Amino acid sequence: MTEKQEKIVNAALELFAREGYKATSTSKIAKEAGVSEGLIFRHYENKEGLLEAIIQQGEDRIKLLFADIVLETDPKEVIRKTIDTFSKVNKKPEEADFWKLQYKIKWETEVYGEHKVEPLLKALAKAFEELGYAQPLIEAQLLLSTMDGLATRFYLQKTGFDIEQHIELLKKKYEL
Amino acid sequence: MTEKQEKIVNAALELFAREGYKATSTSKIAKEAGVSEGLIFRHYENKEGLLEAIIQQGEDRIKLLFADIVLETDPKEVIRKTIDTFSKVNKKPEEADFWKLQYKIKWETEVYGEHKVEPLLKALAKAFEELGYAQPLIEAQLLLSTMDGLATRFYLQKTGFDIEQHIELLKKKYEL
DNA sequence: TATATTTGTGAGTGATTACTCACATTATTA
DNA sequence: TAATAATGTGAGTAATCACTCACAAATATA
Repeated sequence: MTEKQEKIVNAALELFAREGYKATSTSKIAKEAGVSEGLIFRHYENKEGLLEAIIQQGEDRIKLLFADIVLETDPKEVIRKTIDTFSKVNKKPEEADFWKLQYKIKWETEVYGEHKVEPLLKALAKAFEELGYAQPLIEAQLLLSTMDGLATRFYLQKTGFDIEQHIELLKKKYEL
Repeated sequence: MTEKQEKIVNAALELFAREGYKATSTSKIAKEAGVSEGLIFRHYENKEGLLEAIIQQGEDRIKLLFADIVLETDPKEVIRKTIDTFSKVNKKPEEADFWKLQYKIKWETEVYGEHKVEPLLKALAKAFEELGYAQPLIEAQLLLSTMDGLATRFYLQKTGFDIEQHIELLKKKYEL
């Protein structure tokens, strides 16, 4: 990736996250990145190609984030690390754009991208099973859904939504 | 509302829910509704005005849906009815567009619309308090977030996501 | 029935869109 | 150093955008 290519990706990420994919024009991206509009199409086939590159980056990042969780053997640690990773990630304001975009894209493209969390889901289900939960897979899906829902509120509710208390309550429920 | 005005609103609702607000042109709406494009702007000041009218409709509908829950006195019934109402609503395929749009708009406009669920939240918090839960408000928010998250998966996950099992599990957790 | 008001049409508007292309500059290789 | 390739520019393009407006039809009111 050249220097200007990175500027394009960063500008696009920020604008897509803030205004949405469709609402962000390639000319706006070029201006924000400080490059000519044509350069975008030299590096990416079209606007959608740029989005896909950003999505791919996101996928790699998510995989990396979950890498050590899926290797964890202690079931309670799997659940605790899942919740903590989620909590930690949302507290980094410099990464807010990135994560907001992940959620925003889901609704704009109508692709949930289940495969991205598949390994984590499997690890969680196994953990719940070992802990004797009756329906480990449903239990795992419910936990991921809850975190999805918390993130929705966190990113969209203007008035400071303190996620910390919810995290603590969640942990209590799983006896962590 | 004239007959053609209703056709406009219905077409817009369907297209906004399917393609998104920004991605839906007024000409597409007019064609889908079988009216002239100019008529849209006779009835609504602009495209955004049409969206707001649809959102307002949604708000009325949500209020109606929760009306009897907030009047309920038995705390367990409040929680049970909240979960059941949510479950029932998502099972009606003819209303899928409507609810999908509610979620989609949240992310496209970045307005969570907390005031819409405020009465329900208050009722839930009161119910949890009466049942002796330590943090009734957080508990109520967590339940609503979980349902938000389940809806996200339900509407975006192509491969039949069976929400019923999650609903049952949720009920068990609240001893309903 | 005569008049006024509302509802509806569709061609036309300037602005913006994603994308192209001929050309210029910089970096790499022989 | 000379040639080749990669990177970058910005004016230009057809298509589409939200929106306007002069006018016609239908409806309500007197």
